[in-house]
Amino acid sequence: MSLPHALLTSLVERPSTGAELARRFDRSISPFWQATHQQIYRELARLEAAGWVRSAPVEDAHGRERSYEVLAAGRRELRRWIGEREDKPRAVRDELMVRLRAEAAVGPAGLDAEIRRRIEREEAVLARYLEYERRAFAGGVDTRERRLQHLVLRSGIRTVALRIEMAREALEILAMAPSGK
Amino acid sequence: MSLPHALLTSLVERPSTGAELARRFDRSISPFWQATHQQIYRELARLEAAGWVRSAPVEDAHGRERSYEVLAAGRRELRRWIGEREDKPRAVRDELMVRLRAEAAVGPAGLDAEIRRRIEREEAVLARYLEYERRAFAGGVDTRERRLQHLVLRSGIRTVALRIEMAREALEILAMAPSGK
DNA sequence: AATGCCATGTAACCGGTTACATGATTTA
DNA sequence: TAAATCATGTAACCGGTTACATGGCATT
Repeated sequence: MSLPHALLTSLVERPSTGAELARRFDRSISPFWQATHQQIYRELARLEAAGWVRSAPVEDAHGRERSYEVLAAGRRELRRWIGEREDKPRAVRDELMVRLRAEAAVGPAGLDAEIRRRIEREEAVLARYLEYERRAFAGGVDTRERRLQHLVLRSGIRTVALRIEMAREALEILAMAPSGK
Repeated sequence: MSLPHALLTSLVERPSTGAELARRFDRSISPFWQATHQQIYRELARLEAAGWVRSAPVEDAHGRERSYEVLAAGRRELRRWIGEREDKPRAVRDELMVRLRAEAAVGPAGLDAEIRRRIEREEAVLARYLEYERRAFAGGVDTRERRLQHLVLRSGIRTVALRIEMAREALEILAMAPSGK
């Protein structure tokens, strides 16, 4: 249940409206957490009900925009959660790997086209992450805070790169004749 | 929605009871898909209702054991699914990364203990995967089928190893003085 | 006979997803 | 002024998780 705390983190970094949060979310934690705008609005309402954030209409606003900021209780909650024991870490899931095993069991079934699409998609993601890295960490990484942020981004980069590498190997194997050695 | 097809794959490899499936699931696809016994029983009932598998009481059974086997329609469905276009691939999620960013935002909050627990857990998983690999692929990997199975396992190994490596780097950074460079 | 284990199952819940609505601003 | 866009929101659904139940077998 990381979404509320991911939102608190984003709001600690800078108070924002829901829509702005959705956009910033995408640029910071997106390699490892995601949320649709519906989730974000629902969760912001809960955070406010819990007394962890408070909202106010944006002054010279265009529409119904509301800006949220973290309260002291929210900061306390965030710090508490960071140190909390995670009993059952979320399991890794990757549908492509399930398909590869299925293909192994029943023989060639046109999986290669899907893998090529995946490689294209993941390469686009990788390029985006590398661009983030270039823009945000070009001048070096000097503080503890920046090192942590950089580590998260580098983890995302390494993870995507690994997925691409494995997909390429899968393509090579799939190209083999079904009963060939 | 990979669970039904992961089950079909397992059942194609060998007809089984629900409980045996749950155990074998754990040994084959566990790096990339998981299911509790409740999910498995629920899904088996659906597969049977769809006409993809059929079940019969186990002959000399101890209790209520039922054995499931894949029907021709189930095989067709599995092959269809393998080649199917995956529109929105499941996003990667990793709560530890969210915590690292939170820690970056609000300062030290005891995250290192949690990371050490994670490293221990992941190393146990890695050891298990390596043992699978030693037992199942020691004699070489000669056929296309075995190469695919091996690739899936190696992907699991590489993924876990990467997670351990990133966790170790995180520990090093967390050990820095909060405002130090 | 009592206890524990195992296979099978039911029920409730929850986070995440998808489809759709509404009122306002901006653009053509 | 009509059309497109944007921020905010409601509602339904679904896969996965958790808690609990039941009845048979094995062990003591």
